[in-house]
Amino acid sequence: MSAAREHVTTKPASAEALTAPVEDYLKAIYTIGKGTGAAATNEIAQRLALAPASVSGMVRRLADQGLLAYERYHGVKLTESGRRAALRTLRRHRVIEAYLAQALGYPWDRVHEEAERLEHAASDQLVDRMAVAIGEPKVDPHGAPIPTHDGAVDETEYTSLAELAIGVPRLVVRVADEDPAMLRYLAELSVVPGKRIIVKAREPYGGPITLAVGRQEISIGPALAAHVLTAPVTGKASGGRRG
Amino acid sequence: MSAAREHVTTKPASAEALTAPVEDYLKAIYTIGKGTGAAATNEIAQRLALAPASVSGMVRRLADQGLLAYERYHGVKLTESGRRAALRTLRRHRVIEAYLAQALGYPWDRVHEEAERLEHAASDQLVDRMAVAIGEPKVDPHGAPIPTHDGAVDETEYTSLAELAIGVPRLVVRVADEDPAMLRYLAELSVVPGKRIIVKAREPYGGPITLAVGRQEISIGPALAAHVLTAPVTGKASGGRRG
DNA sequence: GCTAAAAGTTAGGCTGTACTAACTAGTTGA
DNA sequence: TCAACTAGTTAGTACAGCCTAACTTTTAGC
Repeated sequence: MSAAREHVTTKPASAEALTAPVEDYLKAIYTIGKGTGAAATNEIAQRLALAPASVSGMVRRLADQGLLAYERYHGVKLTESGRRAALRTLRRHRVIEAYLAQALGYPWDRVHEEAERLEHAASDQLVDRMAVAIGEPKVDPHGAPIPTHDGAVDETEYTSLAELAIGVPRLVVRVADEDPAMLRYLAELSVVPGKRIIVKAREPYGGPITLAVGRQEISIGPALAAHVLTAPVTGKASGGRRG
Repeated sequence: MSAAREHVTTKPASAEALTAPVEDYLKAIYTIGKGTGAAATNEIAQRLALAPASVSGMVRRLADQGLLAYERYHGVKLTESGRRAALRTLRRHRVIEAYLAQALGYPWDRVHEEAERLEHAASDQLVDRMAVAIGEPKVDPHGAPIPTHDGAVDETEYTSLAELAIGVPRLVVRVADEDPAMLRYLAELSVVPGKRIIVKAREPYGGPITLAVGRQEISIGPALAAHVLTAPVTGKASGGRRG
C-alpha cells in the first residue's frame, strides 16, 4: 500500500507527452523553417506525405495548443514552446541514429528509418544514456548537428556541393539522411562527412559535376550534389566531427 | 496524382504490422492464458486498464483478423498466428529490457516501462542486434524467459515463494517486473534471480513468511511472495541464468 | 486592375480505439 | 427452479488523424 504510493510518475515539468504525429509535424515545420522561419502548408504536407487538407486541420489544433503561430492562408511558425518540442524530438532522432551506428554497427543507410520510429518511444533519459555511451557526439552519422539537452543547436548554414566554386578544397560536413539508396551510393563514392573534396568542373544546364575525392575523380548530377553540404577547409576542422 | 500512387509501403511479407494496442492485447492474452489457455474479457480489461466493453470490441476485430478464436460469452484463445505475434512482441520486450540493463546500465526497476514503449517501435532487426550485443541471454533482468527468433520459449512453471515448503533450499528464478517500487524493495532484500533462499517459517492467515537470503533473515507478506518464483537447487542450475 | 493558377481551407466521411450506459447470458445458491 | 449476481455484450458517443471533393483566398502575369 505505502509502496504503491511512491509510484509518482514524475512528469518532466511542462511536457504534455506529444503524440507521434504531432512530433513529426513539429520536426517538419522546424526543418522547413530552419528553426525560425515560416512553413507553408503544402510544404509540410509534402514532407510528411499527407494531403494538404490534413495539414490545415492539424495545424489549427497545434496552434490551439500553443505550439505554433498560425494565420489562415499564411503558413505557420513555431512558438518557443513548439521549437523546444521540435528540438527535443530532433535530438532524440539524431542521438538514436548515432547510437545505432556507433554502438550497434547499424549501416548508415538504415539508421534513419529505425530512428524515425524510436524517436517517439524513447524517453529523454534513455537518449541521454545513449549519448553518454557513445561519447556525446556533436553530429549524427550524416553530419546533422545534435541539439543539446537544453535546446541549443548549431544552426550554421553550409554550402551545398551544387553551388560550390571550382578548384577550392572543401570538407563534406553533412549529407541528406532520408534516402537509403542515395546514402549507399554516396558511401561507395566516399562522399561522406569528413572527406576533403574539390569541385573540378561543372557542366551547364543540369550537367554533371566533376569532383576529386581523395585520389579519385568522380561525376555526379546536380540533384545529388544539392544533398551534400560542405564547409571551408580550415586548420582546426577535420575528420568528420565539428565543434 | 501519379506521385501519390507510388506510395507502396513495402510490407515485410506476411506481417501486417500490428498496431501498438493490438500488440498489447496479444501480449496480455498470451500471459493470462500462459500460452495455450483461454483468457476472460474482464481479466484482459484489468491487465490493460481498459473498460470491459472496449475489450469486447477489440477482441471481435482481432478474431476477424485471425489472431484469436473467440466465442461470445466464453473468452478468447490465441490462434497459432496470434501466438506467434504475441511471442514476437514478448521477445522484443524482454530483449530490450535485458539490453537496457546490461548495455546501458539501466536500473532494473525502470527497464519495464521503457521497454513497454520501445517494443512497439523497434524492428526485429534491431532487437536481434541488441540480443547479439549482450550475448543472447536466455532471460530478461527479472528472470522472464526470452522467446527465440522463431517463437520457441521456455514455458516451465515455477513455484512461487508463497507456496513453498519450509526448510527446502530454492533458487529465485524470476520476479514480477511491473511495479518499480516492488522491484527496488526486492533488490534491497537481495531477493533477485540467481539468489539461494530457504523458507524458514510461514504464519497462517496471510501472516508473514520468514526466509533466509544469504546470511540474512527477512520477513515478507504473502502478496509479495506470490510475485517471486523459485526453482529447485540443482548441481547445474546456478547464478541467475537458466538454460 | 483583372483573371487564371496556385495555395490553402472547409465540409463531410472513414478508421481505430477508447468510453459510459443499458442490456443479456451464464452461474450459483437457496 | 428461479432469483440474484457476475460476466460479457451492444448501442451510442468521442476524439485523433487521416482522406477526397468542393470551395475560397492569395499571387502573378498580362
